Amino acid sequence: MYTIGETAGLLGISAHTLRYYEKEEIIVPLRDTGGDRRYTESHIKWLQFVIKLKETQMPIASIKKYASLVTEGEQTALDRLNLLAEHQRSVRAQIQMLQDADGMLTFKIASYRTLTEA
Amino acid sequence: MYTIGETAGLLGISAHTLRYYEKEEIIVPLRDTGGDRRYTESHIKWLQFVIKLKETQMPIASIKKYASLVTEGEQTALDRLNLLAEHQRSVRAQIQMLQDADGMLTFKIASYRTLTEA
DNA sequence: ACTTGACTTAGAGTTAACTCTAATCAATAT
DNA sequence: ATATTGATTAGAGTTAACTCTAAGTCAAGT
Repeated sequence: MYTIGETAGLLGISAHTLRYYEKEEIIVPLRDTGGDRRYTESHIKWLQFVIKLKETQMPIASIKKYASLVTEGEQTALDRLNLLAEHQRSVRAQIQMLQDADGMLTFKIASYRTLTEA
Repeated sequence: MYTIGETAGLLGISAHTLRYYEKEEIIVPLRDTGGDRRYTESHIKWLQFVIKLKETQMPIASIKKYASLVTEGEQTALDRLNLLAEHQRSVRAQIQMLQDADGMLTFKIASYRTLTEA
C-alpha cells in the first residue's frame, strides 16, 4: 500500500497527475481511515500499463474507454481485445513512420558531414 | 508557384496552419503583385521536411531554431548537423519504446484471445 | 451589377493534458 | 507547543499547436 506521493515517485509522474487520472476515472484508489488515497501493487501495475499506452500516443479519452470496459467486467473482453488490436496497428504505423524519418535523417546528416568535412 | 490553398492541399495541412508557420518564422513565402502568398517547389520541399520533423515529435520551437540556422547560412552547417543528430537519437529512442509496447500488446492480446476462445 | 470564393490581417478561442493555487487538515519531528 | 511535511478539495491557470472569427479586399463568373 502506497501513498499518493510514493506512488508518484515510483511511477515518475506527479501526485497532481494521479488525481487528474482519478478525476478522469482511469484509476480508483482505496482510501485509508483518514481519507487519504492508497495504491496497491495492482493499482501500480495498472498505472504502468496506462503510462505505456500514453507513451504510445493513446489519447486519455481512449484509455478512459478501456478502463471503463475493465470496470464493466468479463463480458467486455472481446471489446478490449479489439481496442488493443486497433491500438497495436497504430503503434506499428508509428514505428514505420519513424523508421522512414530515421532514414531521411541519416541521409541529411550524411550530406552535412560531406559539407562540413570538405 | 502555388497559392496558399494549393499548397495546403498538396501538403495535407490547412492554410491557417501555413500562416501560423509563417508567424513562427518557419517559412517565408514570396508575395505576388496583389500581396498574396506564393509557394515555390523549394518551399514545398522545405515544408515537407518540416512536417516530417513535426510527425516525429520535434517541437515547433526546435523546428524554428533549425529554420533560423538555415536562414543564417553556410557557417551554421555544423550546428544544424548536431541538431539533426540529436533528433535522430530521439527518433531511435521512440522506435525502441514503441517496439517494447508492441511486444506488450501482442502479449496482452494473446491473453484476451485465450480468454475469449475458451 | 452582383455573387462567389480565395485571399488579407490581428487577435480571440479551442483542445488535450496536465499543473498549480488556495485554503485546510492531520500526523510527525524538535 | 510549534513547525514541517504531506495529504485533502474545488477550481483556476498553463502550454503547445493549432483553429477560427471578424471585417475587409479583390478578381472572376453569370
